[in-house]
Amino acid sequence: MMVRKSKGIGERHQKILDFIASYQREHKHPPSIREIGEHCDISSTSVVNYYLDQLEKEGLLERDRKISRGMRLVNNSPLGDMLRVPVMGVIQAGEPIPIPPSDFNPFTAEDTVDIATSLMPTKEKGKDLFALQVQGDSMIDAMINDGDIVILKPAQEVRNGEMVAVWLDERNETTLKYFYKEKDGFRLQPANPAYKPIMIKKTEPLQIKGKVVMVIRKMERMVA
Amino acid sequence: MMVRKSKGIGERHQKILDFIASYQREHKHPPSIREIGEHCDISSTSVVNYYLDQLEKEGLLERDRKISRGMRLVNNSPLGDMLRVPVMGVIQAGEPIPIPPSDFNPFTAEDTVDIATSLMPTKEKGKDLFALQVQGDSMIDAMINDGDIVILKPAQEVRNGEMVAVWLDERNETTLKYFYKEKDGFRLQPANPAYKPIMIKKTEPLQIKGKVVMVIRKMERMVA
DNA sequence: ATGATACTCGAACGCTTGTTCTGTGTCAAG
DNA sequence: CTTGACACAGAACAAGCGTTCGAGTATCAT
Repeated sequence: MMVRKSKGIGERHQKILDFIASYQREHKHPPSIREIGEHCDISSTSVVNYYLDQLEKEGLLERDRKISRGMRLVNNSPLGDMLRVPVMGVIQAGEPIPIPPSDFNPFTAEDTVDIATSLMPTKEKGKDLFALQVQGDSMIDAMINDGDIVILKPAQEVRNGEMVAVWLDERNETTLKYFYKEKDGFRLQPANPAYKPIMIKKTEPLQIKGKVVMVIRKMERMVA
Repeated sequence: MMVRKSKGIGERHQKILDFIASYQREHKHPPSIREIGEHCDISSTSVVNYYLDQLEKEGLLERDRKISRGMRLVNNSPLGDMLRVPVMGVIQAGEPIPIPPSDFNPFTAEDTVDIATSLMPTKEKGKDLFALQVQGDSMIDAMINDGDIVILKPAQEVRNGEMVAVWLDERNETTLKYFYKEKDGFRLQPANPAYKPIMIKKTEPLQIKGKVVMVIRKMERMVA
């Protein structure tokens, strides 16, 4: 007989994990203990429970005891753990950024992007995130291309070095720049060193619309 | 009493849909009929079942009868429809690209990224996608920064204008360039017009490792 | 040999949960 | 007013499902 002697994960553990993932993907809900047993050639529910307990101790699984099908994979992100971020519109030099209404429901929005929470940087899992599609090449000095999707977080506090979407009154446009606080105001630094920074005096109004937490670029289209 | 007279979706239907989505996001499994009733102020399980039936007829919900918590939203993409792409390593000038072994299991990989299928460009839903983390600034002329994650598709055929990962024998390095077929060979065009293209003669060997279908940049880190 | 450990089975128990049936009040059409 | 569709409530039933317990087998160290 095959023996494991409690050293880590065995073949049967893996088979169960794979089945749970597969079942969850197909049915959108976890399997029952008995279903796991059937598909993994385990005749007794207690044995499945036995393995499930071990997987839970290994930290690979979470269980809601007493709840039917109350299990979930916790490995990395068990599929299904993603944020629906509304695409509020386009960001373009000379145009203001549209602001999401308070009653906005991302689930009924026509334009949304789904972002896996595992990809979100510093646990920006707040629901107030929003996305903008970049239009034009005006942000090319910030390594952001035409058509890119930027995920933004409404700015409450901005730290030095973060990329922010700002409304520049003097230029009458919205752009993405790196933000730095200086002694006599603020410095908005393009990512490309070849471009000069924009200095904002303390007296001038500075509207920070949000800070960029992620950039997504799809490469399907042609390039001239 | 509030009456609806069977015209589409009512307030209570919406409340139930929202609760299911919310519950699913939090618990990773659907709620029970009784749980729906409690959180939607419905005292009878039969009434919940009554609404669930209607939602199913509207095509907004699917149900596995007789199965506990056997329901799923079918709206757009009810959370959970994403691809797990293995991160094979880093791409770096002077280093070869690691190739995924055939028995590679993305579910047990230590390093993966989850991409919503709704974000994938031209239905590149093949499971042979892989990801690389860019190291260094060598690809900065392709608008790809240090730390970016590029999603690649193994190249079988490459069309003009697509960005590909190529191994340059003469330079002994791997880079990302736009690909063009010319009369006497191939032209590898940097995204930045300030840089000159690299011409490859037909006689020279050209190893295309894959073409880029997506770029993801997290913005958590500081910038000098 | 002997005990400990790992693993497996089967069955019974009891809570969870979906289903169904009866009944009530409202409202519009006939 | 009667009728019927509609929106509910409550209770009871049956199946689904997690849990627990007793017992059996194989491997290994002592």
